[in-house]
Amino acid sequence: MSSQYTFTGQFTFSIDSKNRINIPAPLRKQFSTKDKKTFVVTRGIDQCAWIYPISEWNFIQNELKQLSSLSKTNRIFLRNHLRHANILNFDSQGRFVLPQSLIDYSAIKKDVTIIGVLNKIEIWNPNLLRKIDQSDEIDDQSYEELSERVNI
Amino acid sequence: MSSQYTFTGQFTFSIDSKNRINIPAPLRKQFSTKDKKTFVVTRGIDQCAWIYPISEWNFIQNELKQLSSLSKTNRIFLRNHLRHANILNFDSQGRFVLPQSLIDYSAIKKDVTIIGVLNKIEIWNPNLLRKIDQSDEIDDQSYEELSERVNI
DNA sequence: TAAGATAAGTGGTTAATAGTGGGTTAATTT
DNA sequence: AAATTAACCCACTATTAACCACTTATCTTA
Repeated sequence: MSSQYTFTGQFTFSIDSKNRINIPAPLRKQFSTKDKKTFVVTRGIDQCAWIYPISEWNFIQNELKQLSSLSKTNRIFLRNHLRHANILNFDSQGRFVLPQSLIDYSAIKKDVTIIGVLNKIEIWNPNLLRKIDQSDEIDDQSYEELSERVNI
Repeated sequence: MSSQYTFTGQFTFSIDSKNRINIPAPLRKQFSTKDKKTFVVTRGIDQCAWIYPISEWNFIQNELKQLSSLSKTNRIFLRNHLRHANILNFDSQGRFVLPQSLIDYSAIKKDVTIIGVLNKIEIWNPNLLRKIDQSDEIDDQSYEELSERVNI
């Protein structure tokens, strides 16, 4: 079953002295009544933070629950993906405080770029995103492979 | 049936002169009314201590009962996993005393890192966890295998 | 198009909670 | 009975989360 969320767009906001970040209204409005104000922030695979609405996260979690901790690979994988996951709520203004560990990981200073990527939201240091933008080209071969799976 | 528990996140606390450790509030809040304040601490497979809410532990115990003691592997496995299991309660402040044998096994000194891993909580010596973090890389082959089972 | 109204983004203050330390009594153990 | 351990209580401090307030932007409607 695919996600109900379709986050898109890019926004540049600032993080305040109390490490609070505002979720852009167009993204915030998508949060379903079920998910209300609850979501999970965690490490992205790239150098950014990922935000999943709680129902999206629960879906991922159910898959992780199938993995037995008797396997070493599973243990490492589970540990490293779960320990950076923080369950949070945003306040009455629509903000949340980004945990210090994720600020460090994402090298966030004063400004943040917030982008919607379908079922998740990414929080970036604007400079890092710009750098990635230039270096992370997709080669022709990879585009060919993608073309067999996605029709746009 | 899968677990009701979804422990996540990482916290750094200290162990006091009476060997008491505080369970972080976000994790403690998840304990169901059924489990109240009762849980099991035991040896982790890695060099840490594992905490299971009592209902989780009972579930695991039922699985262990399926293993025949005619198999040598089973005998060793059962013995090592059961003899270090302590049934404990946390006090009115939400703390518990970590048994000396587990302090030794986990090489815990002053500080502890507590992490949520779905149905269990892990207690680590912060330095050991950091070391594991760097050395326990998951190789590409294992990632490929995981990707067929988990979609994140 | 101008003015009012509504919503969005930002900043700070206060009140509640969480983490830590220690002491006292009750329960076990030897 | 003494000693050790476990449960309970009280207290201090720092952090966090809830609350209030202001400014800027966007939308609506005359």
